[in-house]
Amino acid sequence: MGKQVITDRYEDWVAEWEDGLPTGHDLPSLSHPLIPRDLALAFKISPEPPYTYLDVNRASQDTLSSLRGSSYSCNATTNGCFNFKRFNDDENGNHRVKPLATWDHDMAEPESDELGQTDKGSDAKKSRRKEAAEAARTTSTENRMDDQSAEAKTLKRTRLVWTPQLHKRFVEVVAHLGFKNAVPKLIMQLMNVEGLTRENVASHLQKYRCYVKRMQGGLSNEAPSASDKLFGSMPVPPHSFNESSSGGGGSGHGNFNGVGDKGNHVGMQIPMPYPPPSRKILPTTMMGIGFAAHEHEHGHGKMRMPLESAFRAYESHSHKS
DNA sequence: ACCGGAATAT
DNA sequence: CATATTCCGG
Repeated sequence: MGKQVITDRYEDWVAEWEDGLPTGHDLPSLSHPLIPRDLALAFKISPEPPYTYLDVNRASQDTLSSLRGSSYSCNATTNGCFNFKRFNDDENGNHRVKPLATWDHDMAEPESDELGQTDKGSDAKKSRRKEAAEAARTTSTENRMDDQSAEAKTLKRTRLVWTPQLHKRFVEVVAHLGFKNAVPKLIMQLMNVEGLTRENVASHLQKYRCYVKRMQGGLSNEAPSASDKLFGSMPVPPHSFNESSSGGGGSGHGNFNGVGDKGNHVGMQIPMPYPPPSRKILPTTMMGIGFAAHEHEHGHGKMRMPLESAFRAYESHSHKS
């Protein structure tokens, strides 16, 4: 019974994630060649080999880097804070004092849910996703890889805020690796979030472990601490104690889920995919986005496709003393 | 070099 | 005060 509930919730969450996220149709697929074979042959262009997950992954990162580099620092007062989307500053027009608002904003669910969420059921879809502006073109070419990489390392990132989405990713990855194997570095790598440092993850992991411990500790209290808001809203990974990353040392796995599962034919396998970012990040929107396959079930096929998301945060504020 | 946990900062 | 960052020992 308990399981059912959990599963149910998962469904809910999945639905929620999908809500507002771009569908497969909205995003260009990276998996197929841009140039039709015929055309390519006609021009004697050697067809590119099929992309692998790693390739796509890499491309994704590159793209992010590019975006980051080409985005002109919006002459922020002190530094360049990316305003991914022209947020509604409407009213004032004054200084937008939204310091660490980076990733959070757009992804963070506004209101409504919270963790308690007693009422479910009716409600409505709050699909209010605004597509950002289209801009960002690789216009200028002042993309100095060196510069950005250097910046990336040197820049002082602002306090990272663990938005629900980010946390979700985190939990997914941790669950995927298995609690025991989940170490900061790996998590960081698998999350594949630009700008996320090992320290960030380590810190969060620390908290997360505490939380889990608390829960399993034997308190019948499910969500005692209101403090663990973030954590509380998320089910602790079902059983995250197994699953070893195939082989363990490599960073190139081919399969993540699906094959290794043993008799898991119950309703649905725990949806926790995510390792292989297969889609490219959005072209125009600079903010991180999650991607979820929107499949309209037809008979069978409950594959949960890749869920990719890229978040970033960081903003620079120089001043170190 | 990295992880885990406490201390410190925001 | 909660949460993220930094420091430090293993």
